[in-house]
Order: sequence, then C-alpha cells, then structure tokens
Amino acid sequence: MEVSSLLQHTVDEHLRADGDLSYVQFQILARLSDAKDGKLRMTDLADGVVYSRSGITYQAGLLEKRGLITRSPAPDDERSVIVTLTDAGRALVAQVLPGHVDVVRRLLFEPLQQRDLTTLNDVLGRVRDHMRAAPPRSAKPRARRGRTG
Amino acid sequence: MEVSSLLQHTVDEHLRADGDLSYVQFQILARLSDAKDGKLRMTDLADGVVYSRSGITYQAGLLEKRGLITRSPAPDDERSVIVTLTDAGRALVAQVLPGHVDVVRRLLFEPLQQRDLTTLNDVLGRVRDHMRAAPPRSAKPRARRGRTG
DNA sequence: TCTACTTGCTTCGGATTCGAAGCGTGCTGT
DNA sequence: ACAGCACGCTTCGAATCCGAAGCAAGTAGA
Repeated sequence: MEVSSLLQHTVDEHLRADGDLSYVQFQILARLSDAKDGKLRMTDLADGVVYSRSGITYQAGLLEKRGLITRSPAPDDERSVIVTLTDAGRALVAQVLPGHVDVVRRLLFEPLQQRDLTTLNDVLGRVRDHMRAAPPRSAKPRARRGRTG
Repeated sequence: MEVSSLLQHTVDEHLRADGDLSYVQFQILARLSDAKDGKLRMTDLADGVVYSRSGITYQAGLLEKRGLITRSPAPDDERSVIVTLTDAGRALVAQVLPGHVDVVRRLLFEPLQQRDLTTLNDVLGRVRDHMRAAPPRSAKPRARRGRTG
C-alpha cells in the first residue's frame, strides 16, 4: 500500500509538469487515442476509468474547455454523447506519453525480471476473472456519508 | 488498473456499511491499534498512509469528533500531537476487521496460490527497495493546478 | 398510443483531498 | 542570548470526486 501510492504520486507529478494533466485526464485521452477514430461514448470512458458518470462529465468538461476533446450527440442514439479527440488532444498525448512510459519503466518495470512480469500478468488475470465471476455489486444504502451530527 | 479499483471500491463499501468508516479512516485506526499503547504522532500517521499533513489533520478531526481517538500534546516535544485510540475506537476496529479481512480474502487472496503470494511479496519488495534507493522527490513548481481561466 | 421501465448524461450538494502559507516550537552556530 | 533554519501541525482556498436526483431519449408490453 506504499509502492502503489508512490508510483501514483510520481506519475501524477510528471503528467502535471509535462502536460498539465491529471492522471485521470491522461487516462481519458489515452483511451480515446487508442479508440477507432478517437471516438468513444461517455459511458465507455466511465467504465474504462472506473469513474462515476458524474466524474466523467466533470473531466470531459475540463478537457473540452482546453480544446483537447469535443462532445457531440451520437447520430444513432440521441441520448449518447460522443467524445472525440481533437488534434490538439492527440498532440498532447504524443508529447506526454514517452515521459510517462519512461517514469513507469524506471519505477516499476526496471526492478522486475521478465519472469516476474509473466507471473504478475498471470496472477492479476486470475484475480480479474475471479472478480468478474462474482461481482460484488450490492451498494446497500446503509450508513450514508454524512453523519447526522 | 481495474482489479485494484474494484477491490478498493468493494472494501470502501464494506467499511462504510459496517462501521461508517472510509478506507483511510480505517487505515488510521488500524495503524493505531497496531501501535504500542495505541498512540502515534500525527506525522507518523501521515507517513504511514501517504497522506499530506493537512489530510491527516482533517481526518483526525473527524475521528476525534466521533470519539474514536483523542489528540493531546506530546510531553517531550511541545510541537507534536499524540493521537490515542480510545476504547470506542478499538471496539470499532474489532467490529469491522473480521469482515474486512474476509472481503479482501474473498476478492484477492482466494484466487491465488501460496506460490503466487510468495512471488508477489518478493516482487513488491524489490520494487519498494528500488523506489527507496532513488526517491523521485522533486516537486517542480511548474504548471500549477488551476489554469488561469 | 399510453404507461412503465431502462439507459445516458448532467446538475447539485457535500465530502475528501492537496499544496501553500501561517504559527509555534526546537535546534544550531555564533 | 540571538538569528536562522528545521520541524510539526493547522488553516485556507481550490480541485476533484462521488451519489442522489433530475431530465431526455429509447424500449417493451398492453
């Protein structure tokens, strides 16, 4: 619980310094950059980044303000919003990505052997399958956030 | 980046439902419960939980309001604040801990073999050492948080 | 068509977080 | 003793996040 937070913090810092992006914003842009045509629905972004829907709305607002993405209604489903990576957005990803990869490599991958990576991948895959098999989605409305004090 | 967040989310939910605690608050209480006499300085808590100092102050305020901890000046250093776990705090940890352990076991440890755990421990230890050896603490004051919009 | 339910997104309110700045306290060198 | 710096904590302002509630669009059944 300390390795992950130091890595997280370092990555955050690099992204902030090198492109004024939060990690979440970077994830969004990266996902778009991977997607066909650089287009995704809001929901797909949210599912990918584990965010709440409202969180994606918030971040998309920020990214749109900066001209890194655009939002437009989907032609086939009037409810959906299609998020599109702009040229500026693509350029920013290209600018930040190498340094990001480098940071992660230096902090996480460098001390590992190929054997470790294989094992890690294996293990994480098993955990993922296990979670998918029995998703603990219950969200009982007990004991809300604010105490009534 | 999905395994960890689902685990995190599930753990959060359990702690909230079972003791109205955030994960961070649980970490603080657990750390105190491990400490000798149930006493720690604010700084030691912050270092353990990776928090900023101000974050610990905030959470300690909440926990103190609920009577789970107390804060008192350190006898040997007038600057320090000693956080002490109250009986109520200790009781709450005892109430929440079994379920917490159970959640983590079911989600994370169950699908793993003993061999995996050994490897994971090994690998994480190596990463940790690597990070400690070359701590990337720089915090350049470039590109602050708020854009001047 | 009308109703009820589902889906996709946004708005709103509140909680949590961080960093910078501030304030005492402790330490060191002169 | 005094100046200067380091340390420990809190306060403050702003950013980021989530869940509940709301709204619009789609879907299924009578």
